[in-house]
Amino acid sequence: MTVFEELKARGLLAQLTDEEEIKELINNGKATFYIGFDPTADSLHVGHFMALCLMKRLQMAGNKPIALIGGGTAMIGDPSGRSDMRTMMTQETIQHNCDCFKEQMSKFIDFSEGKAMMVNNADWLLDLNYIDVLREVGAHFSVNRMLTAECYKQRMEKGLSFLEFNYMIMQSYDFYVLYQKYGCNMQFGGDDQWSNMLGGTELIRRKLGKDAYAMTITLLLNSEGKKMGKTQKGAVWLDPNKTSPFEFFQYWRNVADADVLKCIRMLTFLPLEQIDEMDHWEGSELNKAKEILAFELTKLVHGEEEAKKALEGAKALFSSGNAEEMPTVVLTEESFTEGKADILTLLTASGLVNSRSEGRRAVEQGGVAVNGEKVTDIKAVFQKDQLGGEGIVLKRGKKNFKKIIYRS
RNA sequence: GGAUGGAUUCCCGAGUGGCCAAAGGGGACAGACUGUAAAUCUGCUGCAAAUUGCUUCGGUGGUUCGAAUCCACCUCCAUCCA
Repeated sequence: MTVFEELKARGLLAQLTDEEEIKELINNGKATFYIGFDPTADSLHVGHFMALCLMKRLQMAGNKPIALIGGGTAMIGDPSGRSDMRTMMTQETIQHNCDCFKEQMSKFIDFSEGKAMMVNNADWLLDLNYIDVLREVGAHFSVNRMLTAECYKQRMEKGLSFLEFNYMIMQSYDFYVLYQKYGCNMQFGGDDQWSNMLGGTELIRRKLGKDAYAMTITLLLNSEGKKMGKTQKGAVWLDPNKTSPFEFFQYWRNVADADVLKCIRMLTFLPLEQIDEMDHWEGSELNKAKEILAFELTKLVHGEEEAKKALEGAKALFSSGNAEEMPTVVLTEESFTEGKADILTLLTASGLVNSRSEGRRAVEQGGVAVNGEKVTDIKAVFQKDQLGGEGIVLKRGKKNFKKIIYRS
């Protein structure tokens, strides 16, 4: 099976400028392609992960990837698909984020000599001269056409600043620069990037009379049409300090039935035959598929050892309510008054609730348990020595567990 | 620069002097049912020493016994005109 067929079978391909030509190039390892990552946070997330996997797949087929970090474009902020302007980031923050991105990416992609490259568009965007850009690049863009682009649709109602309007032009310019510098003839990206990417192919055609290609990967949406990899608390990060391997595992363990197979297909490297097999699974059997999904992904992102720990931990926790591997909170003297701490203090100190009021509600609604026993009294008190040794397992709701230990 | 409309809690959105911690919906959270899923039903959704107290309706000042609500100035946003 060729790379192209595989990508297609996994449902990764969304839009392509020229299917035949792209197929030809990537199947024969003749593509030098780039994917841009704007450093808008200090860690990569699931969306980036898909792009990195695509890079990896194509690299394995002999193509040469360029990972572009958007140190320059992050100064502008991509308005695509957003209803509000992004908060502007300081140069220091962007630089910090760039460094974090670099480090994380190196874990997934082999950047050794000749295999792949990493560049930062700050290197050429920051020193541009305004008038030159307007004459050289701006002259090739039609405002009328840009305004009809899908990515600005949402912003036509709420307003679009001139700053953000220029994002497409900067991204197009990136492609143009990479084409000339490194012979980069393709750009890949998320489907929300389509208009921005077309800007680049067009600029190259107009300026150089050459063909370049663009291809987008399907955005990972759940059955409700929302982007996956987002929780109430924010994104699911790849950085273990921001999203622990256990939390990461649990996120995928809990996806909806309707989404499991799609996720396995798009995100894991499991052979397609094996996935097709699972496609017939129904009902509670799908639970097994979720476990596979969660394990495979945790393995890819955090390594096999962490994945095993998360799997074992989750199994133990959900069957017996106890486990070795569990997020643990160590309490200090401050949490106690006269050697005692009440249930609300334990809940807030463990981070299971955000305020004592919230904790009170949780207890009143029967959502709190200690060592498997429901706590119904908001005044329940625990002695220091109850929390020594193994400590206690505090549970809020069905899926939130913390081990609480006191150490003097 | 001018005219008009607007800013309310996580989001949408009602409220135009006391009955307002603020209707309704969405989301989130918790309970029941389940399979760590979905759907459904119920509860809940500012903070706290909790039948009470405190802080909140873009910002600052003012009027008033009392302001999300009235007045002044300011900031930001949208639409139309230039």
